[in-house]
Amino acid sequence: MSKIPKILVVDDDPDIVEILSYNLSLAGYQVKSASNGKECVKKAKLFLPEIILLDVMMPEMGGVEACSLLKKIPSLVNTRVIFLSARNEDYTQLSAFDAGADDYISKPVKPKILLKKIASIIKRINVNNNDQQIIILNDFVIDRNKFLITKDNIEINLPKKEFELLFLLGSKPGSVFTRDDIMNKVWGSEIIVGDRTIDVHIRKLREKIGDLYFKTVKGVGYKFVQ
Amino acid sequence: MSKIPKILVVDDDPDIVEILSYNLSLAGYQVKSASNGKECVKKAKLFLPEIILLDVMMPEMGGVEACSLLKKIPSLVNTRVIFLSARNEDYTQLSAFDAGADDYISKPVKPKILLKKIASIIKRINVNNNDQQIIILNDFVIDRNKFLITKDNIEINLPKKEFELLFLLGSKPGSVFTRDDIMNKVWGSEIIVGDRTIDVHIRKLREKIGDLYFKTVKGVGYKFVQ
DNA sequence: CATTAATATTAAGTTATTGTTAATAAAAGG
DNA sequence: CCTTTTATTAACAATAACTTAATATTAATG
Repeated sequence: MSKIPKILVVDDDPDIVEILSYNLSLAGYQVKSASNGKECVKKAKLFLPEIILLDVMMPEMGGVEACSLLKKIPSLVNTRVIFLSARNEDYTQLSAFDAGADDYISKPVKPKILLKKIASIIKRINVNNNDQQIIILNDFVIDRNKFLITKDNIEINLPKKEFELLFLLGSKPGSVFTRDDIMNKVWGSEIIVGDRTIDVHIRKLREKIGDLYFKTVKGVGYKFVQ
Repeated sequence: MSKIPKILVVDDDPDIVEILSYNLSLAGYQVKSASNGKECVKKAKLFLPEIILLDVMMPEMGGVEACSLLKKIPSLVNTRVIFLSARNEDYTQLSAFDAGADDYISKPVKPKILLKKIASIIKRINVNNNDQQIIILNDFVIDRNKFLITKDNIEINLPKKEFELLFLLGSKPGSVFTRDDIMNKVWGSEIIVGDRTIDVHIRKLREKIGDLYFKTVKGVGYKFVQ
């Protein structure tokens, strides 16, 4: 799945930082803040946020200049810079966009609408990298792209067949898969192997992942339970 | 490199369609138009625009409903829907975002600013689609322009194929690339080389960069891990 | 509770896949 | 045109993954 999105709030007015941070945190984002352009650039490099909310007028270094710098940092290519400003003259907006801004929103900002907008941006970011085949369960992540499973945040490597078997069973936790099912989906219909092969693979999974997760339904098949 | 961006302008006011289309065409975009939600959905399916500029209030079918439909069309996942509306009540904006809007801009729209904004969106689309020219990881920089990789600030020169292979694997650290994947992307689908060619290149990368970075997933492929 | 069928467990055997090396071919650079 | 570098191949080694077979255990049934 996708991790918690990070947002960097940049404004020299502590009240604005406060209220934005509060709302964003409440909405489930990971938030950090900065009070001027210099600090913003410095923190952005380390924090690598998905979104930077940037004021225009700030001491030390303004938003536009900061944005220009941000856009030159390769590790921030995927970071969206959104200006939040009370300065609504056209030329300010235009220069913000020229500095590489992704958006420009006029203050006063209505938190509800800002949150919607941010959600929409995050959604768009996720849509763009959702070519992943991942099963997410309580304690498990079964990631087909990485061919890796994670149990309680501990990575476990599995050989191909074991992985495929787990991936199959994990695709419908609680449901029984018959031996025929398993045979067809993991081994394929052409390949014929002995009866005990599945057992052995189940055994290995039980060894590596835990006995209790794999329930035998005698005469029927196996299921993955949490 | 990237083709001419397509924009679908949707408004029931012919004057607005006219002025927007004029400005957008002048700016070099390929423009089509529709005058209501129904027409919009129909044309969007065929035109597959990068951006849809969508009015809210229209006869037959309004923008919000149209947006909901658009967002259900798989071939339009990469299409940004931007509302342009004179209705600036919060609830209209919110329902637009709920319908999947990517942005909401209040009328009257200043063409200059709209154009900047669109340019910024297109740029963002290109950044995402464009195979990135530079990959930055914790200890690595893989720079396609310079054909150079940097590990812990030490430059390492790689021959073409090795570089391409590293660049591919490095583009999604942790993800497995199958041999077919690698073959197609590094060698191309026409070229046929022997079975051991990939292995040998992996071996050379392991020699030059470090064994641990290249993980074999037997029966599947290789992945780059940090 | 004895019987039976199904599943579990091992360890050993088998196969498939990848790793390594060195020789050769092809390309690139001067 | 020669030299150097890079790419590919082939032969073989190494290894990991998979399967099997033999035996033990378990669960269901009458």
